[in-house]
Amino acid sequence: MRIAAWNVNSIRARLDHLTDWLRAANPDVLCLQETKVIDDDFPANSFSRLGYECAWTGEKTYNGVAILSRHALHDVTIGHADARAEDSARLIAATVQGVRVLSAYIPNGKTLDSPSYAEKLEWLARLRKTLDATCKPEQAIVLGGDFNIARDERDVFDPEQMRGKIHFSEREHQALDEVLSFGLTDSFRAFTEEGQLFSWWDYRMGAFRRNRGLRIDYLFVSKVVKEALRTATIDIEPRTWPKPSDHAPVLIEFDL
DNA sequence: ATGGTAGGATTCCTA
Repeated sequence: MRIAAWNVNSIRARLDHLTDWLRAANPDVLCLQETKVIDDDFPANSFSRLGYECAWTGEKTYNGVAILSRHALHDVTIGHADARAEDSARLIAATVQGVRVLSAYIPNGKTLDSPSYAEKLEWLARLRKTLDATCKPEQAIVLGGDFNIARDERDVFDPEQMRGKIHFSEREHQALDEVLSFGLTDSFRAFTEEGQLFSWWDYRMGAFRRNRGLRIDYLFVSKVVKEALRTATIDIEPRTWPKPSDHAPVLIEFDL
């Protein structure tokens, strides 16, 4: 099975990139973030033509997540286990061929003194609670998406500049570690210790050309998936296309 | 230290 995650920064602006990439990479499952459309405007037909079934949740202008799958989607759930009316569209889960797949878009956080930062930490705490309430560490789980956190110094272009800043602060690291201590590991780090391999580059200042990026998009996997992993990669090619998303898709292959 | 770019809504917000 091949599972990918991609923050597309508007599914309407990126529809051609998405269909081109699906044809080329041919994943079984794709977790999308930042679709930026209300549910009525989600272009499900564009994906069903390519053989993908979809589950999605969106809102006007911001956020929005989805799961695309070549196989049947079962037990679709939207949001956290302790859902609130004011929650934005940042989490969707479904079971595909026995694998519990979650597509997550973690709040950006803005700055450490922003209310958004506290919301980011709380959102991650609720994600851990959702895992506790809906999953077991022994089962096959893939938690994919844009976490807006670079995990260590290998995952940022300039550790000294970034340390203590948003995306690379101690409390963010602790909150993400608490999620992973459920029983998930970073699939990418099962294959390489190399640094300066990124999944996001700012649109500004020629950041992609200069490889000034962050690795903030992940596919976290439970033990049974980790033991079955064959590859874990970041496909930077779509970031070189005209009018790209600022994120590149991440992809794993495993034998389950 | 600042500001640069992109998407989507609407002269601003989020990233």
